[in-house]
Order: sequence, then structure tokens, then C-alpha cells
Amino acid sequence: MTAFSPQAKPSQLAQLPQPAEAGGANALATVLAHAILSGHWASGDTFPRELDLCQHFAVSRNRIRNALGALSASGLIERTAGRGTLVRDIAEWHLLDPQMSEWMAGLESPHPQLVREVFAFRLSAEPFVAELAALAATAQDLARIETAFDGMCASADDPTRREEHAEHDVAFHDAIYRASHNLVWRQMGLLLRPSIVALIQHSHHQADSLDDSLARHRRVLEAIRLRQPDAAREATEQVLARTAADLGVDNGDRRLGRPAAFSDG
Amino acid sequence: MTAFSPQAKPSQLAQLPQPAEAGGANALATVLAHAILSGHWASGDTFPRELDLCQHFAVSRNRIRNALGALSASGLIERTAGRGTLVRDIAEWHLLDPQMSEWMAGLESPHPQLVREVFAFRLSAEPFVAELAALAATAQDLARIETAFDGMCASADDPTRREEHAEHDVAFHDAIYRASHNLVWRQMGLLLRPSIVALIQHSHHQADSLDDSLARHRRVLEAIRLRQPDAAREATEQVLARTAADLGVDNGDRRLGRPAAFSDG
DNA sequence: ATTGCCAAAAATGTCTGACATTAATATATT
DNA sequence: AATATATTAATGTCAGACATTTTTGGCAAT
Repeated sequence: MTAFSPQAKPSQLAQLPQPAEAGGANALATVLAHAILSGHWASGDTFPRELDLCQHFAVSRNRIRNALGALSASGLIERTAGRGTLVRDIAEWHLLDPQMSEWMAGLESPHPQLVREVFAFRLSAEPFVAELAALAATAQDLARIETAFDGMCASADDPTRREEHAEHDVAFHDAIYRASHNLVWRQMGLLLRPSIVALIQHSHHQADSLDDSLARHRRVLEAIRLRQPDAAREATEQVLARTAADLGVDNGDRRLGRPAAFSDG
Repeated sequence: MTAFSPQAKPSQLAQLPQPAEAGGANALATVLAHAILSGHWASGDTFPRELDLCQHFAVSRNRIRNALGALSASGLIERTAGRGTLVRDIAEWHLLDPQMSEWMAGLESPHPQLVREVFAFRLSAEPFVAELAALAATAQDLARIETAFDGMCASADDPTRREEHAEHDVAFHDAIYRASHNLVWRQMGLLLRPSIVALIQHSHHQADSLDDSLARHRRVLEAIRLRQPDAAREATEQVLARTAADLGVDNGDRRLGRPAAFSDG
């Protein structure tokens, strides 16, 4: 597990794709983050040196350092002068950093453990958040939830509008986190984008499955409108149960199944 | 609320203290973050320009840009070429970023709304996490919790060891988040450091108060050991109720009191 | 042979100065 | 007066040198 290959294999660097032309805010960081999130480096491996990255991407050291700084801020890597750059263990990653959510959502084949962990979290937390929302939602919150729901309905029939449907789905759940009227819970709403996107990519919705999903979402909306916390919790559990089924996650226990063993310092 | 003073007043810059000599990883960023967290700038205000900061701190533009990059990554500011640097609204801050927790914990007089929000979150979430811990805790987790508890007991009598006591207190609750065996919940354990530190600084523990607090913590520990989720939840509610009392937060509702109005786009 | 010290190498961190790019503003032109 | 254009002011990027830290290797002393 320790330094059998102290230097990163150059092949790993060569495999990195060039960032897209019109890549967002920091396309370089996105490419590097995706590589780490996909598991191209094991925890403890040394990351390529700045100068090698400069050469590979044909950019200045400055931009490389910016990108590496972003990775470092999200806990993906650890840099120390003189030693180099190490890839950190998944347990050290800042999963709650919005930047991380963005990177995860843009990933074609997300880290399987990560999807499980995030979904396990939703499974345990979101029914509770729905309770809070039912207690605290204002008319404005309700309007937001309803708008998202209408969007889901409108884009449900057309199979070519799956991405749009996913966006409304994210907006629906995010609006619920937001309706909890607590800044911390609200931040957590950003977490669910990756898990919903993964759902869309993996499961091919059948028509009846979609109808059922919409019906369950509607029940959540109604419960929150009527200020019925218990009903909101139960309805949310139903929504997540269907999502779990679609994702192929076995929902053993009522909420958080006994966790699979994972690296634990 | 808009650009009445489009340029930041120079006085605000002049008030910034010089970073400590042996300041941690990025002392500059810490100074600037503390200034924002303390509310020296309203949301939407323009932050000092890079060159002014260079002059004030007598460092190169490079380091200033590094510090500003850190603030930007945490959502405290927003930078756009040509326009300048704007201070973002508190609702945009990445409260779950570990970096933010560190900054908040180091703050002498933390943002009052922030303390309330974080504590409201704990009040709603932590009993639930204790349930999860009771279901999933391993022997190792239990050892960690117990070690922290012993440390709290050992440093309870001596009023000169308040900081040490606070550290064990943080470790106790963090160990519980960790025992949930979910990476997301575990990350959230980092959130409580600021709220506990604030508690230590504000409330002057009396002896009987401390004994009572320890007894409540012990009940949590025992419930988790015996795998009694309901008891763990109740015991944690008791711990937090005492903390709420010590902090002077009114714990109106059972968990999340109806929130005070706050800026909500 | 093991230990201790010292010098070289290798990596990241910092400084400096110039230029590029973007956004707002002022100025000219129709 | 409205539009187009130049100016300005800010952040973003490049390039090269130097500083600092960590590791590594060699050499000497025990």
C-alpha cells in the first residue's frame, strides 16, 4: 500500500484529455478532478509534477497552480513544498463542497462508493428535511416547489427531454431543502445533483415508472402545502424508495442500511 | 442596498490587522475571511483591489491572489475580470466547507446569525445522527467516543484547562458523526467546532452545570454502546437542550424553532 | 556496519514585471 | 439623442528568476 511506485506512472498523465475549449470557470481543474474522482490514482499516490502538467497541457505554470489549488481546497490532493503532490483518501475529500458536487455531476461514470454514500445520506436525511419544510415553508417556497413539479410533469412524456426533466427534479428537491429555512440544510441541497444525474444516466425510465414517480412527488408537495410533517416524511421516503429501486441500491433497512465496510483510518 | 458607495471605503482596509508571524497555512486568507465573517462588508460591497491589498500587507500580488482565491472557493467573494471583487451574501457562503469551519472557529466574535443557523442545524440533525451511530458503531468507534469522554471528565475540574475541555467536547461529537459510517454525515462533524468554541467563549461554566453536562454526555455514550437508537436520540436531545440553554438560544420548538426571517433571494 | 553531518537535487512557494482580457465609462460621430 | 469607438481600471495570464523545504546521497567518524 505504500510507495511501491513512488513516482506516478507517466502513462496516467498521458491519458488525461485536453480540457474543452469553452470549458467553464476552470476547465483544467475539472479535468484533473474528474481523473481523481474516477479513481485513476489510488490514495497516497504522487500526482504529476507541476512542470509535467505544464508540458502536457501546454499552459503556463500559473494556471496549473491555480487548478491544483482548487483541487487542494476540495481536499482531493495535498501539497507540500519539497515533497510533491499526494492524492488523498476518499474519506478526506470535502464532499460537501459545492465545487465537488459540480465535479461529480459532470462525471460520466461516477465513483460507485461515492454514489452509494451520497444516496445513503439522502435516504437518511431527506425525509427529515421534508418534515422541516412542512413546518417552515412559506408561500414563496411552495411556489418554487410547485414550479419545479410542473416542469417535471411537462417534460415527462418526451424522452428527448430527459436532461430537462432531471433539472426540474433537482430543483424540486433543492426547493425542499431550501424550505427548511436553515442555511446549513440549504447548502446540502447542492449535494443531490450528482445523485439525480447519475440516476438519469443509469436508469432508463419506463413510462409507468415515471408516472409512479410523479405521483409520489406530488404527494410530497401536497403534504408540505398542508403543513403535515409526518405525511411529508412518509411521502419522501416513498420517493426515495422508488429512486433506490431505479438506482439498483438495496434499501435493506428502513433508512440507512448497515454500511458496507470502507476504509476508515 | 446597491452601489451607494461603489468603492470600498479605504478606512475598512486600514482597519485590517497584519497577519500573525507564524500564522497557519494561509494567514492572509484568514485575516481577510475573518473581516468578512465579522460583517465588515455588506453583501454586494466591492472588496479592495489587489494592488491596494498588496500595499497594505506589503506582500506580492501573487500571495494576495492566492488568498483571494481561497475566499472565492469558499463563496465569500466573487471575482470578475474588469469589474472587481464583490462580497457575496451570507446565503451564498459555503458553510459546509471545512475551511469555513476553521475560519469561524478562529473568530473572536462570530457572526450571530451564523451561530444560530449552525446550532439550529445541530439541534435538528444531531439526535438523528446519534440514532445512526447507535445502529452502526463499531468497537473502534466506541473507543473513540469513550476516549473523548474521559478527556472531558479529566479536564472538567480545572478551570484553566477550558480549551482542552472544548477540544475533547468537539472530539466527542465528531466521533459520533463518524460512527454513523457515512462519509457525508462524517464531513458534517467538522461543523460543530465553531459552535462549541463559541459556547466555551461565551458561557462561563459553573461547576454544577458542568457536572450535569457530563452526565448527559455519558448517557449518550451508554445508549450508543447498548445499540439503543431511541435512547441515543433522546439523550442527545438532552445534551443539546443544555447547550442551547448555556448558549442563550431559545429552543422553542422541539427541534427547529420557527426561523427568524433572513435574506432569501 | 551504523550513525551523523553536509551538500546537492528536486519539488513546491514566492517575487517581479510585462502583457492579455474583460467590463465599465467617457468620448466622439452620425 | 443614439450608437459606435476609444479609454480606463480592474482581474487573468505568461515568463523567468529566486526562495524554501524535503528528500536523497555521499562522506567521515565512531
